[in-house]
Amino acid sequence: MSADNAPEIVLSLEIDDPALADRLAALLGNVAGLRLAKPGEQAAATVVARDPRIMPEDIALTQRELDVLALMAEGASNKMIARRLGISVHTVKFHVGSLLDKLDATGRTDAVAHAARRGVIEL
Amino acid sequence: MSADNAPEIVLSLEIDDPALADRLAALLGNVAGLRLAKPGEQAAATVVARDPRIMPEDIALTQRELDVLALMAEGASNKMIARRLGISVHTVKFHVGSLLDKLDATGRTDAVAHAARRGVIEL
DNA sequence: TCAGGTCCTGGCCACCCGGCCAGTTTCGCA
DNA sequence: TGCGAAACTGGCCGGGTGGCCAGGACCTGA
Repeated sequence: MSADNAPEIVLSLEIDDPALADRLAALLGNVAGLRLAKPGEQAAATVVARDPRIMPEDIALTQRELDVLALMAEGASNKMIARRLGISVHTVKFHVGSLLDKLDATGRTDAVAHAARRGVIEL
Repeated sequence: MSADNAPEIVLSLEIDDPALADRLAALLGNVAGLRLAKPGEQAAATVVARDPRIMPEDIALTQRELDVLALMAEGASNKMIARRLGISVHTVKFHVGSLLDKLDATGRTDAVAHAARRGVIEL
């Protein structure tokens, strides 16, 4: 432990782009109070690449579709979603259908995976 | 843009812990060649918290279960999984059942979400 | 040798899912 | 004053899903 009350923050890097990784490592390596993690070491935080191509533009989902999507991601069935949102199963299926369409998915599992991939929802 | 040939790297922070976020922001804000993203701004990389509680110990999944899980995450139906793995639909359902059990999930969508959450699979 | 785990397969069945058709209301925008 | 988008509801139906039963083959370690 260091003498002062602020211990080092350990940062790990997860950057695919070698050039960016090098520059970040060089910059961050010289910051006092901050240290880059050794391989395998547990880090307090991680720097990950923000890949711009993931979100060309966010998919236009309505509020209701987002509600349904969130519950789908929790494994809720159409019936459970209907109960929670206070709407009929038919309406849920309507929204699910729109989601499958907009997310280009073949089923609800695929829809949740796609949405998570492009950051529409957080797992 | 700056005079030299190395443009600033824009970093965004996604840290729940306010103390850690503050310290990181203070440290990173003073690094030459690096800048923190303004709200809504597109960043080249993101600093995220490394949450240790995510993997207490990995769930013991057999190789076959991992095969099935990976295909499930792609939205494949039992029939498609069966064709791809060269086994019967019954066997797929058997493995899916084991996965639901081990992952404590109520359905295949929930199973994929759980698996992704604890890092068993990558979306 | 024998128990236990993994992997595989089959049948049966209630239920769920997704796609199709149809319709209504409400709201904001042109 | 339309007109479209969003939200909501209904019926119908083929196919998918998950839970239950049963069995056999293979390998490993006790």
